Amino acid sequence: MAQKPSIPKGTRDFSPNEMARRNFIFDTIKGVFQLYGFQQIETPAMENLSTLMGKYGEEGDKLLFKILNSGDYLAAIDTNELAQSTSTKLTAKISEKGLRYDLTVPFARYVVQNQNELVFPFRRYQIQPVWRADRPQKGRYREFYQCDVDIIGSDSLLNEVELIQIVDNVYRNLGLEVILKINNRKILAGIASTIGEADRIVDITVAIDKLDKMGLAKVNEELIQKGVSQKSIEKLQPILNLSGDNTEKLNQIEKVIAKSEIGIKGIQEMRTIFNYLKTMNLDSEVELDLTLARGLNYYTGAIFEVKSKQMEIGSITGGGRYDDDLTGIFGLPGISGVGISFGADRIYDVMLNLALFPADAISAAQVMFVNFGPKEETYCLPILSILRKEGISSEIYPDSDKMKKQMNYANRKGIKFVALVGDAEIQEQLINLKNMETGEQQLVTQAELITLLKR
RNA sequence: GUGGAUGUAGCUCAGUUGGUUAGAGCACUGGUUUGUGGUACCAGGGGUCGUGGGUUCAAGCCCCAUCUUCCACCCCA
Repeated sequence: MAQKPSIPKGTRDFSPNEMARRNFIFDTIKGVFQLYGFQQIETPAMENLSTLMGKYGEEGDKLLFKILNSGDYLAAIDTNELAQSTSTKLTAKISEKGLRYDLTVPFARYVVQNQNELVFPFRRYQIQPVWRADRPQKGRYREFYQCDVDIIGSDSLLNEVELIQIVDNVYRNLGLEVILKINNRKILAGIASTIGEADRIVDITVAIDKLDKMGLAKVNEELIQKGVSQKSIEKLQPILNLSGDNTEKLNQIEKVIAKSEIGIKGIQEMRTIFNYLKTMNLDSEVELDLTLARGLNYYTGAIFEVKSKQMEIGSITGGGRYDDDLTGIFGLPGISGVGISFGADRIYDVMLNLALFPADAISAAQVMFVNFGPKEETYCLPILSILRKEGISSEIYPDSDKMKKQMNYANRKGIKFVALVGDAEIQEQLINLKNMETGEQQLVTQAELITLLKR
């Protein structure tokens, strides 16, 4: 019995046309990464759960796809245990591998494992799918690609600046208008300690992150719910109401958090970054956004987020500075890194929505030879070889079907030219070349065919 | 994980207060046209109505469960 085929929730197939467009994005991003001297690595789709767990916060652990152990994964568990165990306890026993959730944590693991072979500061990029057991919705998939660039083994803020330039460069090449928001975890820590809630930094930042989405009143409401005191919330208000350009905002916040050593350090970092940026001619707007928080636990310094100015879809790129926490967990402390991740699937959605893909981002052959029969086939095949040697993508229809069917095939695939070589053409040593867009036909020699198709 | 919508042909969707053999457009196959596609006309194939129960003389339509997709929340690329 034939069952209706389907694919898992939140996953997608990509058709030839979609792949051509996706590759346009990947190639653009890859080109920029290489231009800035980054080298590519790949890591396995699955990691040990011990590598993954606890790196993304409580929420992240829930969103990890876990892989059942091979063989009889229940053999070692007795029935009593099974009956009493919670599912969390049980998964630890029956699953020791999981699909990667992002590329940064596997990268940190890779760096620690290969520390003696790598040349630091290590600049790597990585373009691979990641998986999250999230509930899919607009712009959110369970399998999606991240394009990561990281520099690890250097504290220099020049690295942050490089990443900002990369963002600017990528989006310029893609033709997208974006706004790059930047903030600093140290400033957020400074704010939290200034208002007397140093240990609630996560709750506070998650709440104020929603400022532009829900408004001030709702943010305050959430803070109260999380148990932040009324007094602290009052102290927070001026911070949420900051205005002006980046320099003005920094000056204002500096006064508020002057007593926090870590906060001041964050402000200095931001000033340094903005000073570097002044000398550069960026297309994208770079905005200091003190409400930007980002959920991932491991960020310690600058944090970035990029949003499309042309479409509402959440962030299309994000990242930040992580200090020794990340590699430290794997046994290599004292190494700082900074990186960002481009969300290829969301970029695709934006570009499709705005019809920004170049017309030639399709993958069909440039010319198709109609198949008139065995004799004509034999005559066409050497011509086909020559075209291919010249780098002209070409194909011959495999069966001598009706013309209508063959023409229809070329038309539907978006093949620009059809070559008709039958008895008459063979006699004259010519090729009848038809332009499928204009309908025009002309008889040409082999040499002419090549020059025509090469342009 | 929470809430809301959805599911009928390969695709997009009609389908009356529950009532015979469930329809359309597009796509597909063949023909008008044996060397000319994208436009036109004619004909044809294709559906156990997401799945499993239930109510009823009778269910695509009503009830319950389950799954899918979509939207919002949480969180995130």
